[in-house]
Formats: sequence, C-alpha cells, structure tokens
Amino acid sequence: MIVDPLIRKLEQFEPLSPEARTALEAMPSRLREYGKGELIVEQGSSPDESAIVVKGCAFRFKRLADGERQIVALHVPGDFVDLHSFVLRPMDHSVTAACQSIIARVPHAKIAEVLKHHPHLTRNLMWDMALDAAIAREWMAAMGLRPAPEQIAHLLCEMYFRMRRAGLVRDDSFEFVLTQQDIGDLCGMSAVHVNRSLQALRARELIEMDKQRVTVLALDKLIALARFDSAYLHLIE
Amino acid sequence: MIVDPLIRKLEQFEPLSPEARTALEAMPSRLREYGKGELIVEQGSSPDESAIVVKGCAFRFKRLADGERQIVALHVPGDFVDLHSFVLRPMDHSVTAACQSIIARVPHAKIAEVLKHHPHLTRNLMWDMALDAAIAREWMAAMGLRPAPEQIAHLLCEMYFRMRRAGLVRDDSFEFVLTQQDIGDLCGMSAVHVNRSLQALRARELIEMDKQRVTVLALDKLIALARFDSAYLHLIE
DNA sequence: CGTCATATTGACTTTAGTCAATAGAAGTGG
DNA sequence: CCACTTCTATTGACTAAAGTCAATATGACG
Repeated sequence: MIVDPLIRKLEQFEPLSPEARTALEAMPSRLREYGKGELIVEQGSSPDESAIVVKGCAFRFKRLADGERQIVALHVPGDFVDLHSFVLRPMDHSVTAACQSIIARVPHAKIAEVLKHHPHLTRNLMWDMALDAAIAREWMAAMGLRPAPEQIAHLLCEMYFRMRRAGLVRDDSFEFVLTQQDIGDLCGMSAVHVNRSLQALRARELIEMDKQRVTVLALDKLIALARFDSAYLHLIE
Repeated sequence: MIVDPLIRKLEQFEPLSPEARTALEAMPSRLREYGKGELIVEQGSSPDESAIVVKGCAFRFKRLADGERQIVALHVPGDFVDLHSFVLRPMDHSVTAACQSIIARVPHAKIAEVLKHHPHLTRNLMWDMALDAAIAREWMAAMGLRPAPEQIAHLLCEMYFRMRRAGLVRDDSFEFVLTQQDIGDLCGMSAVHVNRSLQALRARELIEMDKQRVTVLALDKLIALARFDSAYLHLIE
C-alpha cells in the first residue's frame, strides 16, 4: 500500500487498531509525480490538503526577499510533509521535490473525518508533528554548536537512520540527492565550504559519495565525530 | 485566572466554547515558583505533566556532553512550554527558568481527559504545537541566513511581538532577562560577539537596554534590519 | 557536440571565536 | 552599611573559521 511506510512510522509511537489502519490506507486521494525542484506547496498559500512522500525526497524551505534560502526540513518516504498545515495556515515556507518524487495528497477534510471516527489516531499524528519539531531542534543544535564538518556529519547520520527506518539503506549506503548548494542552504554555510567539509569527511574515510548516493564507511566514527545521539529520532529497533 | 493568557493565545486560532474554556481553567493542578536558572524539566526524563508559564520567562535547551548548550525555545507568559511531552518522551532537551518565574503544571492524564470531553480543543492544542515548530523554523532561518547583528535584531523583534501578545509591552519596552551568554547560546555565537553586535544596535539607536529591560527606539528600522516578517507568529490584531 | 548544472580549486576578505584583562552590578553575610 | 564574592558586561589583541569571487573541471543530458 501507498501509505505503508507512513503507518510503519506512526506505529513507532503506538500500534494502530486494524480499523484505524484501514482508514489511513483509504485516506490519500491524489497521487502525483513531481520533477526535481518542482514546487509542491508554496510559501504564503493556504493549502486544504497535506502531502505524504511516497517515493523520492522532498524538502521544505524559507526564502527571504533577496532570494536567500534556508532549508528547514528534509523528508523521506513515509513522512507526512506538511501535516501542520492542517491547523497552521498560511504556510510559512515552501515544499519542493529534491528529485523525481511521488507525492500523495490528503485533503484536510479527509483527515478531520478520519480523526473523528478514530480519535485515538490523533495522538499518533500529534506524535508525528512533535517528532518533526524535535528534528528541527536538533538541527538548531547542529547549526549552533557544531563546526561545519561535524554539522554535515550529523546530517548524514540523521539521514542514515531515517532512511533505515524507511527501509532504504542497503550495505550502509543510501540515496542522497541534495546538491552541495542544497546542503549549504540547509546547514547555513556556503557551497564552497560544504565542498571542503565533505572532502575532509572523505579524506578521513568516514564516507564515500558517488552520484546521488552516500556510503557510510565507518558509522561509529561518523557518529563520534558528529556527536550524534539518535534518541531524538525516537527509533524503535 | 491563571490560564487566561494561554486561553487568549489559543483563541487566536479558533474561539473556544465556554465549556472548553471552563475545562481549561480547571486544568492546572500545581503552581510553583522557580528561581533563576532552576531546572523545570530535565533532558532525558519522561514527565507525566506539561508546564505553562504563568509569570516570568522559561527557556528550553539542549546540552552536549562537553557542556555546550543550545537554547531551542523561549517562552513568555501564556506559553505551553512542553506540550509535546504529552506525546513525545523522553525529553530531548531541558527546561529552565530564565528568571524568577511562576509555572503551572498540568498532568498529561488531565489533558487527555479534557480532550476526551472537548475533542475540538485538540485542534487548538495542535495549533499551539505547530506554532512552536514554526518559531523553531524561523530561528533556523535566522541562524543560517542572517549575520550576527541582524539575527539578534530578529530575536528582539520576535520577543517584542510575543510579549505584546501576552500584554507585556509598555511604551515599546519589555522585560528581557537573558544574559549576553544566554543570547549567544540561543543564536549560536560567542558572548563576546553578542556584546559587540548589541553595541552596534545601540549605536544605531535602534534599541536601548537597561537592567533586564529592552526598549525599542525604532521598531520599523529594527524590523527592516532584521528582515523580520511577523507572519510566522500568527498574530491577530 | 554543446549546454547546463554541479563540483572543485586557489587567492583573498570578512566574520566570528578565543583568551585575557578590566569594569560594573548584584547579592550575601557580617 | 560595608567587605566580599560572583555574575555580567566590556575591551583589546590575536587566531581561526567561513565567505566571496573567479576560474576551471567534470559530468549528465538532449
């Protein structure tokens, strides 16, 4: 099913009743493919539906008047991208596809209806929103506390574990489609500095990057360098 | 009433029914005073209650093993500090009082009970959680996109509007209890750099700082410098 | 084959951090 | 009230990190 990864993620909080699961599976109403860089939701708009990543990768970003861009979230398959727009509108940021991606759209009215019949599901969705916020806090700590190479290492650790939760890590290797410019806009540093920091990580033989793929050569060392503690991701192993 | 500022804030999303308002008013069960720097909730713990700022100021922070600290949220009277702990535990950060403060505690069981009888209130609380996340995203953009003086100016703009929502701005002046070290831990910069950036803001006659108080001398210029757009605070005037 | 996006490199500038000393302010106990 | 300690703020000199600009690969792709 389309929403299987989402259900698997939500159940990391609390198992869903079979009825709730069925209701979730019946929820998405539109499925669409987006090309790399294509806008999914625009800053300032007030969408009446929320998006789920089915395949590929999406990110959310804020843009200032002069064109500068800050990426504020990154989403892998199974993530409810803009669940918050269910209650908080207009959007304070845009959503775009980081690569060719498949996105499912769920009307807010449909969410409201499902929650009405399965009130307990509300807690699972609140958990998902809270998890999103926890990741944002961790990013703040990464930006404020860690020098550039550590910060990038931290990002790679996070994506390693999130992709693994989505079942998308094979042989310590996963798809990573952000350009160095994207990484810079995410970490708050210039693309040139990203380039040099990545070179440092490769020189230490912590990672390999080829095409749109990252291979983690020494997870323990990468975690130590990044001072990464996966607790904030609330993974269940 | 103790929770009046909270109710006033929640109603910026959607008016509450008189019954829901009554239920909220009856909710807090413990009221306690905390001294400056006193821990309210500790990182790693799994509290069974959430805190509301009644008077004073609280902030949330993450600490790394080597003692470095990142402040990830700042709370004024009427804020539900750690509502997310209702669904997301253990805590990925600590909460502390920034000055002598009064905090109300609400057991999660009580929240669950109120939501059961007033399911519509759930949306107001989700809105509050989403707003908290929106502020976190804006902070990311402040950290990643703005040079130090602009970033601090942005923080002061935000606190100006949030304090005003709480009814705590008089003559463009409000209580601001963070030390320069605190501001540094919030913005991801050294205290020395905070000091010099604040001097720049004062030299331009944008603000005045005296004791634990900030006076905004030229709000429009401060907003322009900070490239501040209050939309993310979802204020209703 | 040429175009465009992305990655890489070097030289140089700017911003911010560090260290250390000093000055003020606030609180404490006698 | 004063002497004392302890934060907090301020300053200067120096270092380190990161940004900017510009040129040059490299690679994907029509």
